[in-house]
Amino acid sequence: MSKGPQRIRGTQDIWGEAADRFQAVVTAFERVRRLYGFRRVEMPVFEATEVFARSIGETTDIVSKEMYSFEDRGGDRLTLRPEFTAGLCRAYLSEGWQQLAPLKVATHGPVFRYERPQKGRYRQFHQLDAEIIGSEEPMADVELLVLAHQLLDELGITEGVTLQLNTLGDAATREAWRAALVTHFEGHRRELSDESLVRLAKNPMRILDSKDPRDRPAADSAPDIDSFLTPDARAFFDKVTAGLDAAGVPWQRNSRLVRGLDYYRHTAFEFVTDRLGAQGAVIAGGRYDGLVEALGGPPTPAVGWAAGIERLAMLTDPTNAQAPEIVVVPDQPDLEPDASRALSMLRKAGIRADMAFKGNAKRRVELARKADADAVLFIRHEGEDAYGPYGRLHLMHLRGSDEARHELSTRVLLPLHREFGGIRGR
RNA sequence: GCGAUCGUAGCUCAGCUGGUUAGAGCAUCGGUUUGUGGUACCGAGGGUCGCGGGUUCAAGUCCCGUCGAUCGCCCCA
Repeated sequence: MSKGPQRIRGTQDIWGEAADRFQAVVTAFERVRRLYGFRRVEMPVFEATEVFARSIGETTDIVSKEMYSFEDRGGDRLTLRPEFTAGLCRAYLSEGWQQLAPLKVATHGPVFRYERPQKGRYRQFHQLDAEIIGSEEPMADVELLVLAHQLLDELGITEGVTLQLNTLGDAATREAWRAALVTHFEGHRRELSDESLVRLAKNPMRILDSKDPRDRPAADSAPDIDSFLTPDARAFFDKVTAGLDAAGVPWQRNSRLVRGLDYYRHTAFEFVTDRLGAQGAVIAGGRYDGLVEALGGPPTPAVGWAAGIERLAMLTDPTNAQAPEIVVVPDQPDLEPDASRALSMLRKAGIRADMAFKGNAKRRVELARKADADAVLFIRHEGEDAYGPYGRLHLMHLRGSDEARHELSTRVLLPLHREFGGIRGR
């Protein structure tokens, strides 16, 4: 073990292929959000603690234990963003974005949560985020879900990922359902786990998605929200599902899918996989009509989702590493400047080319093979051998079909032949 | 906050029931050999066996603590 500074718990140094996958996720997201007309926004990494505390609820464990909060030199209480939504709502209010409603925005970047790391869960991780603020229409929910589905499709990971959908109803629905759940679980007190007894007092809906097998009978027999839905809430959910069907997005009703916080209304959804250990959700979101109000703004309907970039990246196939097409090797040390010149010309011509910083020709060829290059371009002095005189370039192909080799030779020769003459390869 | 498992060279790991100077592969560096050339050969550097106690004639190996990692629980914005 080397001493010296170590990586902070829950942070990651993303490198090489994993970094390529990460970037592929971001690139796909940027492409798709443009297709759907979501404006790009860049948000601060920290906000006044109040922004998150008020939106999430002052008393919850989240605020008291799971945020990176600190006091700056001026004595202000600040918090590293644990999500994008609250900050976006703050900007919606403080920057006059209300005039832009309905506002479709997308962003991505690091977020911070002070939690125990486990598979697919870090203290600094990265999210994609898409929100529609200021629309109460179910079509807004549909648009976000279709966007999410197209993103997964473009990443090639719709296989094994299912959209689970539920409704939490409007305020009246939610109230009635919650009361019915409390009554139900009170009647099954002695079957519940200790943890669920705590949930019963603090957050009874959470018993529904408990993983503890002891809770399942009571949770599975609990009343569904459906019989409590007001006509409006029912109509809203029907429009969402009809919109998904029309767009060809497959979904599954999960009547046990709930949200921890009170500001959620109507639509709740998660795109879920079983390939990421205990952390199954890759995209999660819903309608949060109560949030802007909690921040002190006017009642404002809004819906959105966030996705973990690392988790999505873990599901994608390895991207082909961009191995160099050409590795340039000077045959003799005095040819180094010529090799540098050729290298630069190849790169300007758009060819992925590389060259070792040092080493003899043999060593460099070994490195070229390890780098999985398509071909090695030797730079040498003019000379003559048993086959006759030869020029300054020699291209040695390491892979590829005859056609591919020929095509590469042509592309390499084009930018070089004026200065270096022709290629004689074998 | 809780639990399980793990912690030996830069990386991946061997080290049997505790027994002499702690090993391999890869990587790094040096050299040999070879026809413009792949995986060949020789050699070198690099480890207070996470850290701290304890048991023992003797601990990488057993016990306790501590720190860290992984996975899970809680929580999940």
